[in-house]
Amino acid sequence: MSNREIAAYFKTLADLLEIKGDNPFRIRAYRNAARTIETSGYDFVHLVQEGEDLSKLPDIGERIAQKITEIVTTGKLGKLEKLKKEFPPGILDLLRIEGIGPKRARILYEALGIGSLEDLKKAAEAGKIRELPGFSEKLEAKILKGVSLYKKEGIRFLYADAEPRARDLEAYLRRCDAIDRITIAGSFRRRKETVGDLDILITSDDPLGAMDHFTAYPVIKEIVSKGPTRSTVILENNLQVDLRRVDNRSYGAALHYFTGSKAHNIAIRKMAQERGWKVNEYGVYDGKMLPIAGEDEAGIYRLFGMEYIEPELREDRGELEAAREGRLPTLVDPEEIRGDLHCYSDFGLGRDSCEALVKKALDLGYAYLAITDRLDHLTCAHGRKCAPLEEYLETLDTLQKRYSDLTILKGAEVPIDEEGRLLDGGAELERFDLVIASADESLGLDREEQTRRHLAALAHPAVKILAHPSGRIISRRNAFDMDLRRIIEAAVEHRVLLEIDARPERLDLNDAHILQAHKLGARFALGSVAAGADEMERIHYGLYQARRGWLQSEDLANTWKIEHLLN
DNA sequence: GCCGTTTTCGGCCCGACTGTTTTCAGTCG
Repeated sequence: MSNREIAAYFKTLADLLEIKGDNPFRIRAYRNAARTIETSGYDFVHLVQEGEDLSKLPDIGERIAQKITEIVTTGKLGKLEKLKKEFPPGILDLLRIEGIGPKRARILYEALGIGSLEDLKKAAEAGKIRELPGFSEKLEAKILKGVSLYKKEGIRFLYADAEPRARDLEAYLRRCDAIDRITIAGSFRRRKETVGDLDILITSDDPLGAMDHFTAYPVIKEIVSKGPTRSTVILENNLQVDLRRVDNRSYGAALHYFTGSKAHNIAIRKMAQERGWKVNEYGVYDGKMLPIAGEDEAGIYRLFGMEYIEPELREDRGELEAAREGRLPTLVDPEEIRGDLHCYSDFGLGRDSCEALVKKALDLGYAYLAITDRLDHLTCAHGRKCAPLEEYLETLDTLQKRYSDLTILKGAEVPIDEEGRLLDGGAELERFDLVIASADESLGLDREEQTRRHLAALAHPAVKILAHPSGRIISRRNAFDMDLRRIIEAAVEHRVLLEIDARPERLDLNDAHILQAHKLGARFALGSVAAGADEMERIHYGLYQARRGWLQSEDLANTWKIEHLLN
């Protein structure tokens, strides 16, 4: 069971209790706990099995700790089962409709017995909804529209997919005379692996002109709301964009506020509260509501006696304490990358020749490059007719002689079988400078088998990197069901680097796992896993996640000098 | 239901937009 699945119990519990009209603070407590479970990076199944005291974690107390244990050991939560019986199962879908929150969902259910989107559509079409208290003809029409636009759960965009849209819109806004400063804030600025919407901050002396320009952006599908301070639109690809306008004197506060994360902001506001101050998007105010900070972001942190916190760290995962104590990491910088440690040539899955990859590496200013075609593609494994292994190694040797400015590491990615053996196809692994073990198949193994398989592979003396360790593909495939903590510990013991696979749909390990693995003493290796020279540049997506995982250059093998790396 | 550098009780982040119940609740971020 994944952390996300455990967290879902608490989210559902919170939603249902909210419809029921339960104590809002208890509801918030469940949501806070869900966030901790999802973002802390601890493996909660592992914690429960080891009998760890969960209530030490933030926002998890005695009662929620018990509930987590119940979920992990029985797969059920009694309180939730009971609550579910009080409502039709489809009622939670109503909350996903724009304009319907818990209060209106409850009214719809109690007055008209509406318990699904189907019911909702029929009632709206029959004109029954406009009669209800708190509803109107206009809202009824909005709801009907909302049903047809029903968004499936949690549509989020891969960072890499949102990036070009964001840059295009930013360029469009820059062409407007009424707009002065522009920053794309939100999870985009924090470089989160997926972004739910874009939050764009501007300054302007002509707010209406600025908003008019914004809502005239050609690829807008719908204008959700429009005001002098905030406007919201939906683009044709369903990406939501919020534009916020503030005065220059509030820019820092607004930037901080709209960069988030929500949890980070709440933590800051609580700190303000303790001092009798108040924080909002316009500034920090003292007890007399006089502004004491807000023009620039760093000034806000300074006011609280903290170092500046990089956006990637703002998740309330300990960064505020670290900033107060002056022990924030110096995050690894793109300039520090000296090489790529995972890519494919046309000997295997790649499109480009080894030489094309070498030239690209030189273009990128690298000192080394590991070309790591899959060994089963280089040998006769899987009934392939050719065995280009010798040619592969010779090619790399020849290239090395021709390009002396770049150290070429002769690499191989070797699949792990169900028992944890390396499928080396009979090749001698000593002939390679770098062996990457990867578990791509056998997703169906149970937790113990999957864990054992990985532990066996990590114990193999030739293995230096464990590829995409969790195995997840964002919004397509869950992580392996395995005890990741034990695997991390084994990697530390055997001095195996944990990969950060930079493919935008992988980003594996993810930020939370990186953070936890780092605490356990792990070291990491970035790989673009490029199948062509053009894809080598995407290594920066992996670097962003490394930064979100608090990594410094010493933690990331790609920043090491070649002598250190080889050692 | 969580939490505590006064507190084990009594708090719990803050504001914009919408629609209209013409003074604010509901929703949303």
